[in-house]
Amino acid sequence: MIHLEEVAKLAQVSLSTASRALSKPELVAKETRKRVLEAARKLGYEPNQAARSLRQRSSRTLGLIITDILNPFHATLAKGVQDAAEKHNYTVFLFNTDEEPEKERRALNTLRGHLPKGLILVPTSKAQENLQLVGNLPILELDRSSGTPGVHSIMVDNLGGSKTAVQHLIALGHRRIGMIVGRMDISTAVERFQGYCEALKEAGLPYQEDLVLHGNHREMGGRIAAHALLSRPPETRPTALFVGNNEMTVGAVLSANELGLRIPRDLSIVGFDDSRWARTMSPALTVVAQPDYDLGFLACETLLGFLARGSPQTTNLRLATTFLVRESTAPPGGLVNGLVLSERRINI
Amino acid sequence: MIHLEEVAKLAQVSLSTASRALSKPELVAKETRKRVLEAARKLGYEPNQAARSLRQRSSRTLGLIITDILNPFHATLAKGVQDAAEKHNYTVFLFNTDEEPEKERRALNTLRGHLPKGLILVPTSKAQENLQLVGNLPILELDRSSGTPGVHSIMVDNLGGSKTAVQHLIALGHRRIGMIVGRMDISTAVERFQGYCEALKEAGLPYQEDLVLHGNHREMGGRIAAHALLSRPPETRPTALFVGNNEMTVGAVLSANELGLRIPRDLSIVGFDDSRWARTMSPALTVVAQPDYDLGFLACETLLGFLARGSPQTTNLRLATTFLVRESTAPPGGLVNGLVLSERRINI
DNA sequence: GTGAAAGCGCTAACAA
DNA sequence: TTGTTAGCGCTTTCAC
Repeated sequence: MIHLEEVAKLAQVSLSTASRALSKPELVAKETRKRVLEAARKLGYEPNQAARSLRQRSSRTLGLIITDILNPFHATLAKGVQDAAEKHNYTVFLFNTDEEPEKERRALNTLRGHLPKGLILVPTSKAQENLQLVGNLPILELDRSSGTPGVHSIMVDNLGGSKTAVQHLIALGHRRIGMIVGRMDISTAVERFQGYCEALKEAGLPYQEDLVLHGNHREMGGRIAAHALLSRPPETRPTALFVGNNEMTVGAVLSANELGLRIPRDLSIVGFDDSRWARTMSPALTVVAQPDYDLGFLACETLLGFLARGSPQTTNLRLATTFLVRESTAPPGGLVNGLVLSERRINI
Repeated sequence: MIHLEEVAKLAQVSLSTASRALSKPELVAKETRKRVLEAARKLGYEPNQAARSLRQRSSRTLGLIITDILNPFHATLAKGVQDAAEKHNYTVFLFNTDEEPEKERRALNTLRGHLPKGLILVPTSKAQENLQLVGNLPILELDRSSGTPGVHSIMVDNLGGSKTAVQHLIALGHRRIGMIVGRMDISTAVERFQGYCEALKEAGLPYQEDLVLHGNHREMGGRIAAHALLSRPPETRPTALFVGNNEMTVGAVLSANELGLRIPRDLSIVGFDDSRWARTMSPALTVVAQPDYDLGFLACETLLGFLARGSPQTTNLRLATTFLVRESTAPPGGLVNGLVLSERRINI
């Protein structure tokens, strides 16, 4: 490893001038700066971040904690965050909690030893408690909120997105609309459920408790919930299903197939989150799409903005969702203008 | 932040004893150690990693560089690596190169400032050159090899996996088997191509250059290549396609659909890499599956093993692939026992 | 605009 | 087994 001292020597300046030339260029004469930069380049100098962090009591790193790296939505969030961080010369520590508060706690502890400048996280259900660990680190919550006071957040309009989805189903003529909700200790699930309720209420439809089941945000959870809902007799079985996230939607579709229900003739489905899977499955899924990459990118830009300007007030942003009508929704019984839809033969 | 000094004070020992109690417990009397641990716990002490890294000239971190975090195969590799690292109390710096050598170079430079103990990477085409930057850091290449001497590697048996896939197609009766290969400056593409060639040769089938097209490992690349291959007249169009990775396979299937080719009646397809998409699409894809999570987990375990034991020789591991026959392959023309396959009506 | 010197929090000789 | 001390490589006062 090349040290700054060697760079200084080569540039014929003192150690402190060399340091300044690299970190505070405006404090150094143009000519000197040029010599130092040239020397650093020639030697392939890369600053020792440990030394720098120790001295500054902070490092040019950000923590990023997501709950499921295998979920494409979260992977995309991560990419957005990382791209923005790289743009500003920040390095990201990525942790994955698998939705387990204990892993979140460990991640936070590890993180604080690394003196990050800030933290972006998709909080687990115990985040409010866990976040005590990191003191007054600037924090931005992504995708959902833990309710911790003083943290910034950037989320989508879950309520509006859900409402639109359910209104679409109602407009198609559905009256028994089931929902597979996530865990109610997670804000997105609560908000999406609210959207469902509001849409029903505004349309004058009764809320039927037995049409709402909960899943754990994973494929299997959606599958189990959908199976329970869809294996009822046709008279009480929902004719449409609104599913609270991408993974559970996969499970719901698989379950419908197992039961021999044709989509959308026997069952309409709307999912939350778009994905390649949703786009290319047959029939293509009608979904509430989230601006996943932008959400991550903007989260990072926002947090870095706060770090730079040090604004004291906390910000809570909401991005809009986009409702994409594709092929998985139709009137109940597949009726279009009074005709039964022909069976779909689209491959894939 | 609580410092070690405060822990030492509370435990009534010197700073160095406190340090030893935490990092080298065997060098401290049982009773003393207990007191220190208790004090640390009580104060919520977390070591300052910057100070520790500076002093030890190395940090308990690993670098992980993958080429496409949005590709589920790579996301799974990353999860495997991270889980193993966490098990050993290591923290991972994750970088994403998007297959761009320049991003890889930047990642390596950033990384070396952080004094990692080791590096796991999926190399880009210019990795051999870029890896000069990090001196004699222990390195393990994952999934593919850059040919850099002295680095460990863990890959799958690409040649064997491909050969099995193509032999399967030949056994079904296919004679015009196309392949969509990746970039030939990446080792997996070369090896998978070799498997294809060997299978043809051993079956006494001629190698037809015009049946082999290249893609860039992304969906669009596969789509373009497949379109070129499949829009030929039926007499020269391949009756089966072997595609070199998961993303390109998606493109190939989409392209076949666009052209109105039914799978497997008009076209058999085998992909490399399994995925949920491959499992749930209709018809379900026949694939060469890789042990993705294990590959990542084992990569990390292997590298950490080397760090601990300091063995000098370089290791090159190969894991086996699994060939999964599903519904996307059939005899040419969809003949089974001399009968035309009935059209598939499976939804999804 | 530049240099000398102190010190960030920890670990690892060296002594006792 | 424990304490004392030096110093990792950098940034940042404070002088000049």
